[in-house]
Amino acid sequence: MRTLPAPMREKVLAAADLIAEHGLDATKMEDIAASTGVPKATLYYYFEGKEEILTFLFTEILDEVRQAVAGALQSGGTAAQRLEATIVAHLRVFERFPMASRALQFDLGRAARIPLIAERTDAAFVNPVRDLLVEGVLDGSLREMDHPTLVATAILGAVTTTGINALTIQPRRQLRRVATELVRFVLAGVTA
Amino acid sequence: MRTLPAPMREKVLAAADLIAEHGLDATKMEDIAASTGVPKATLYYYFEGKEEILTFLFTEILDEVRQAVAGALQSGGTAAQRLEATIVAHLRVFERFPMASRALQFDLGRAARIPLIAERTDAAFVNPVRDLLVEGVLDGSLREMDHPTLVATAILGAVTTTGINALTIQPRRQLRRVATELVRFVLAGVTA
Amino acid sequence: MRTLPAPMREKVLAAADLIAEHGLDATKMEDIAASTGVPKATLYYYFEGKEEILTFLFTEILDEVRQAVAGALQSGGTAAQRLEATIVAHLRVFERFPMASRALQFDLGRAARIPLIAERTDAAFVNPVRDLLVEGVLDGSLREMDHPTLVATAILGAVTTTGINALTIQPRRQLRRVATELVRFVLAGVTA
Amino acid sequence: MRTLPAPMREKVLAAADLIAEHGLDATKMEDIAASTGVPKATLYYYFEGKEEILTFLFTEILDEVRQAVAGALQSGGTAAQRLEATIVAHLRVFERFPMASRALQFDLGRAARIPLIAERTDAAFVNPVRDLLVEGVLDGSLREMDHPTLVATAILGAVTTTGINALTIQPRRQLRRVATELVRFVLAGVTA
DNA sequence: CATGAATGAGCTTTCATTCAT
DNA sequence: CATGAATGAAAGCTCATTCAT
Repeated sequence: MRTLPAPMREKVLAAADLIAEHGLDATKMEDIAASTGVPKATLYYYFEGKEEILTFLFTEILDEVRQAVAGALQSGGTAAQRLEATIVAHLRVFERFPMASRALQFDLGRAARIPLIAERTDAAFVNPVRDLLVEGVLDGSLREMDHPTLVATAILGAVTTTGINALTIQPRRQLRRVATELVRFVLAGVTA
Repeated sequence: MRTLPAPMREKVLAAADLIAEHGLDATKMEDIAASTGVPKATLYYYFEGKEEILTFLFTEILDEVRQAVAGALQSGGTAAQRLEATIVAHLRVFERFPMASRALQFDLGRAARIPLIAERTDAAFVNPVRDLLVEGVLDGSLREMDHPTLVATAILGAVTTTGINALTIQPRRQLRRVATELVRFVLAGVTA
Repeated sequence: MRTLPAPMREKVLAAADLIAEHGLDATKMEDIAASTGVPKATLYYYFEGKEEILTFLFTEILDEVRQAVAGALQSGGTAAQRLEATIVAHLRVFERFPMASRALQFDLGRAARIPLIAERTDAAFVNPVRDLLVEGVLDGSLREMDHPTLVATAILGAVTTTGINALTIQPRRQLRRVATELVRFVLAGVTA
Repeated sequence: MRTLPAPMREKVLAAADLIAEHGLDATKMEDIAASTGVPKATLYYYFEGKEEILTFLFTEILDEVRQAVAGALQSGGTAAQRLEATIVAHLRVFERFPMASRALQFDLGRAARIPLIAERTDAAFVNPVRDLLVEGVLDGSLREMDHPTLVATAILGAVTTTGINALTIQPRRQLRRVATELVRFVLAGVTA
């Protein structure tokens, strides 16, 4: 993959809409070319192939998530407070890149089979959150857990599923309410 | 879709492995035919097309989930106890049909665009769990929630993501441990 | 081809409509089965294959033409008068079996490649008319011709093309007017 | 349909032979590709589908007819003389493009269902000849007719049927004789 | 006699990809 | 650098036909 000129980068990012709507396999290079205005052959000049476009898109999103999460982790307060900030930050990425997020979620199977993507998912969310959970035990703000990685995965599942659902169905303004309810669920569960 | 004779049903269900491994789009009808021993034309005699095979597979899984969840809901005890049973029951479906469950999760985007599947997901898990959450408030075993549907969705996300992860990576025996940790997370969250 | 029971014969003749509308190749056995109510396998019990159905249909029509023409030829009068009767009789077959006639005309290429059909076309119209033209020279009612077969073919072309056109586009009542104009053309040409 | 480069145009026109021999439906894209040397995918790059190739072929022929007829109409003399020239010109097109003409005649049904073809047939032959017939009444060279369009259609039928017959069966040199006999038939009919 | 079930053998069409310019 | 033109390599789907009952 060659370095993309900025305008090209923007145009290709816009292809996320197409992919989110139809899935990668149902999205033809022809469609991407038509929708971005970038000729097919030019896309091939910059990308190795269709899959690399998907990888590019997903890498971008995961990098956003990574940065957002990293930022939240550096905010002050207890681990619990930072976990809350992390979840909110994650949801904000969904808010900023709704279609690309949706594409990532919907082409999950494909994504999971691309090693680079799997690694980055862990690096962006699972590992930092797992570390945070462990920290929280130490600072006393979180309870002990036998399998913190598993819990971090569960949190990832809860956040993404709910986030995508909210994005797809609900108007954006509601993201706040979603965040509040979700954070409460993650922190306190559902028991009275 | 024509009514499937029992042996055919079995053979087609076995195709889930293929799909789980490669994703529906990368799985050719040729492959399904070869792997099941059912001639391509015969598959087309029973199914309208490739997508209908996916729908059939997913419908079967979701029906298992529905039954499992329905059974758990009828077990005795408080809402909290039944929620626990529900989660365990859901994970057991993953244990019994690992590949089909994985296929469903991995072809999520495809599935989400098939209305029948979306409906059945809600009917099988989200709605019953939402109702259970509401009941739990009444019987005092669960806390109040502003958006029980959202929480039910979050639980679904946590269970499936964790379940698939456990299935894909871990040996089965561990499902018990996964269940225990997951139930604790859902019921009590992560706060100390 | 087995002998058809009368009700079957009727049903299959009705398939002419389908074939006239879409052409034989675009008409599937499935369609014929659906439209006639005769199961596909039963059609195969009576006919050797799809082409034989076409042959049956066309043979029936050509037999009607043959009979009609033969009848007209036996009517009294000069050769010119009998030629007129022949043309009118031919047009009446179009009137009685519009769709089958149209099917025959439209699947002309196919028909011409089936030897049986080619023979019968000649036997039904071209040869009798050629003979009539020769007779006409003898009885003085018709002019001499160098190539009576060629002229008979030209008459066939004029009658069928005009007849099909009239059938397809115009209401039936007009067939009289068509006949009058056509007979005048054939007998007297267009010169003043 | 994309604009065809000249060499491509030639190659595709040569496909008429194949189609004339077997009919469009029996002619596989594979065959056309093999016979023209143009890869299947390239054919699809230029044409929308198989039918569009047929349309292209027929349109070309009809355009030849149109030009030939138009030229004949502009020749000097009475309407009767120009009608004669028209028929001869029409037959010459058969002589120059025997296979394509035959294909058109044999896939008549297909052609008749393509509106573009129907229109062009009228534009190329029926309408000009009808106008000529009307003119002929005025200049006194032709008799009055109640339905000149019908007579023009009859002439078209006589010419094409006879022309195709002559092409298919007879050696070419004979076209002159065919023309002479046919012109006499159209102008003077068969009455003594 | 009739027919529901099953399938072999293709065919059209699609599309990612290439490459000369 | 960018791209219009061209194509190799499938793949989904169709349908005439068969045959056990």
